[in-house]
Amino acid sequence: MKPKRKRRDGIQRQAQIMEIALRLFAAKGYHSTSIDDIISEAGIVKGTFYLHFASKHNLLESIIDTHLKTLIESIKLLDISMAKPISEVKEFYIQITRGLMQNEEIRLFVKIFLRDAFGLDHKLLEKITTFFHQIVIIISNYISKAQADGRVVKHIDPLITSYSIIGSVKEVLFHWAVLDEKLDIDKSITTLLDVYFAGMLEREAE
Amino acid sequence: MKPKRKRRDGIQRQAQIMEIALRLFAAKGYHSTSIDDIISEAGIVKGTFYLHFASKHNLLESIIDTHLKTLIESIKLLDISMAKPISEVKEFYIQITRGLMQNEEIRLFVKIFLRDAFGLDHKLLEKITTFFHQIVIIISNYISKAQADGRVVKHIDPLITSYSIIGSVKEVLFHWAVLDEKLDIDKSITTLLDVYFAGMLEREAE
Amino acid sequence: MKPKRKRRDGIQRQAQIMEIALRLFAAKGYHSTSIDDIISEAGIVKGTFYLHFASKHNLLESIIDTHLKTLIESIKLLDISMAKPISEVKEFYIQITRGLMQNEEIRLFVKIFLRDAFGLDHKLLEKITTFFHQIVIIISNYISKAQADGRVVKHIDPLITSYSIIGSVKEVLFHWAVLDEKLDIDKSITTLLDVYFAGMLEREAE
Amino acid sequence: MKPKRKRRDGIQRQAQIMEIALRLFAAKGYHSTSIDDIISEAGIVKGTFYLHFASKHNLLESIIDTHLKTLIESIKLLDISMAKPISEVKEFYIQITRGLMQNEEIRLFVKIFLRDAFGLDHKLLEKITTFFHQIVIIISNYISKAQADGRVVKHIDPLITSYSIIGSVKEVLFHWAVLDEKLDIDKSITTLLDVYFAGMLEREAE
DNA sequence: TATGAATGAGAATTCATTCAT
DNA sequence: GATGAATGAATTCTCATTCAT
Repeated sequence: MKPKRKRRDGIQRQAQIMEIALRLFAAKGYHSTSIDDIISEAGIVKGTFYLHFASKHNLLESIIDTHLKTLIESIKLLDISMAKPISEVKEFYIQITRGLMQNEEIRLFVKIFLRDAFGLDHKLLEKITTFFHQIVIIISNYISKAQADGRVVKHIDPLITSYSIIGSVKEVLFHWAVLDEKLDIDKSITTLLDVYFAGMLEREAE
Repeated sequence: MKPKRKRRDGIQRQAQIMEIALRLFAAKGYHSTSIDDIISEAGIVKGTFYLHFASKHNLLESIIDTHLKTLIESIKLLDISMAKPISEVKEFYIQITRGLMQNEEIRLFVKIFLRDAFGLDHKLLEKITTFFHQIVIIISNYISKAQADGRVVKHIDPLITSYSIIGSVKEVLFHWAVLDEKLDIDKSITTLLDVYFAGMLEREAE
Repeated sequence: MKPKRKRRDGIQRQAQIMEIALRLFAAKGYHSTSIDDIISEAGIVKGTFYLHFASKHNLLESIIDTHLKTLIESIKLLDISMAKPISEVKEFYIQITRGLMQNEEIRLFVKIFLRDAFGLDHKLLEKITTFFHQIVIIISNYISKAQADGRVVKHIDPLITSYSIIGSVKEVLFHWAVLDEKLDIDKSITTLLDVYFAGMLEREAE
Repeated sequence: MKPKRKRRDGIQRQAQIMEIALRLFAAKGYHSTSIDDIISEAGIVKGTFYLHFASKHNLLESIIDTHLKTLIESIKLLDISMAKPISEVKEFYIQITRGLMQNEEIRLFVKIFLRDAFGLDHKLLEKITTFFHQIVIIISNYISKAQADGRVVKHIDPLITSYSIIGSVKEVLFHWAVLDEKLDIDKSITTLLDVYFAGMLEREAE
């Protein structure tokens, strides 16, 4: 008796494979996850995999493209928020962060991409670098504008400051997504905003 | 005529292999660098490699151990500096950073370790995590103490702030070591210190 | 023009590889037979081999499992025969021995396992030891029972006698399977049975 | 400071290496023991090893030659004993067996040679086969002579009977040397002699 | 769409042996 | 006699990809 062929809609199967691969890449890393791992989890065979994806690399690319889109949507919100007063901004960040972090797939994706991104080829590295660069530009522009408006001190370099902010966020995400530590979102965002906006030093008595 | 055997002192050869591997790992990543790549660069054969290192992984470990030692020395200086006034600290950081960054091997090592570290096994990941954790603890303790002394505002969380600082530094290093961007050390350090100590916001007129 | 892919049913190929390996292991020993030897004989490439067997060791295990099963079937017959009168037993042994010995694969298998068995790992050694132990137990029980019935002299140790019998059989098999000497089955079995049952000594005149 | 060279008399060193190799071969098998294992145990380096033995194989050969000589001496005693009455023979066997078995090196050698002998090359296999063949011939001749004298029944085949005896002895030795089981020498020899001489069957009442 | 046997180019590792010092 | 760095062929195993059915 031949094994039954489980026919599925192409898109459905593709989504299924991507979801499984996302989990496996996050758990073991891209290099340590083999096609065999993926197909055996998916209950399909080699041939079927290559029916849907041209290569393992192409699968990763698809995953990155898909989830990067979600994140890029979030950045747009970020951009809009920049005009608002600080107290509102804080609340706003907490809301969207909470939204993203409830999404398990996002966590897995962040994990892959903080973990494996840089062992990968130039093309993918560029996609990710570009994504972060967009954020850096948004932040940097905001800082420059705020400097012009006199709301932000003029002697700090907007670009370096932006990198610094991105780095801080990545690090906190890293502890959450990769090292699986608990993350107190409210406290984390509050602390980062407080430090960046007001600094650590006690104001001297006037 | 066969090429002669090039005899060397064992330690010398070991150092040579490590140096070549450091360069290759930094350039192509650990996984994408084969033993063949290393030995052909070193002008030796497989057997010679395994005479000096038990495995590819052991080679990486040796590299990490060696360079981590240098970095750990730098942390100790960091710890000492914590007691000094800010203006001196700034100058001090600029000095040791400049020292480290003139060392090409350090740059390559930082590259490997910001790039590949997390695709690696538990043992190595732990070594690196431990290293960063030491720094986090130093900074965190410093912040706590400064809060007790009334020099630093009490409402920020020392640990999250420390992660933030580490993240900022990593990110700047990442642009320097991995993305090969130029790094203006003075400006970078000054900016980071200014932002962290005084914040971005313009003090309202008193 | 590349040679075509010779597609086969998985089970067929597996059987083919096992049969070739059996021959090669018997001829050169397990350690001296390389995967390359096997695949070049089979007309396949490395990958194909590992498609069917997880490792060289796993291949050996499969071979041992398969043939041990045949031998274990024979033991069961042995057990049944124990109740019969000696003259019938003799005829019976000759029949099943003749059956086994006409099977070339059995000869090769016996060769491997008298030759290589003890250079192997614990797991396999145990399988084989267990097999022989089963026989020893059957024989030993038989002797004990016969002693109780007064058919066998009481002063001989059943276990040592069983080992002795097994050893005799192994030695004869060794000359047949490993040293490729001709074996006169009738004469061998008759001699062994006569010696063990009646001993070598001439009965003194009564 | 150079490591000191431990000079030794050539013969002494050779004996030391052989003794260590004997132990290692017995413990792990010939194939699984590397030159490195041997030299690190002996506290010498590669070059020194090859100063004393032309190859790993040659080392094994030397070991076999040396110990086979001891065993061959024992066979000669065996030959002489054949003329004596059975009761004396039994005592005699027990004495020489006890002597051999108190010698740890003999046990290790027996282990190697029951375990590895047949995975080896033709030349060594032949040496060992020849050794056993000598014993077989001695026994076989003795049986023939005893048959002519009317002391042994005429219908058993002397050669097959000799193989049977050798096999029994090997098997008992195997349990002692390879499987490390305790061996009750008196009981073993007594049982074997009783079985072979008088058989297992109870004499029917006359 | 689906199957799964077959491919083949590596990859890491082992180890007996050689030889310059 | 002694050292130990160097050799290099051999060996096992991996895995992304292809293709006949």
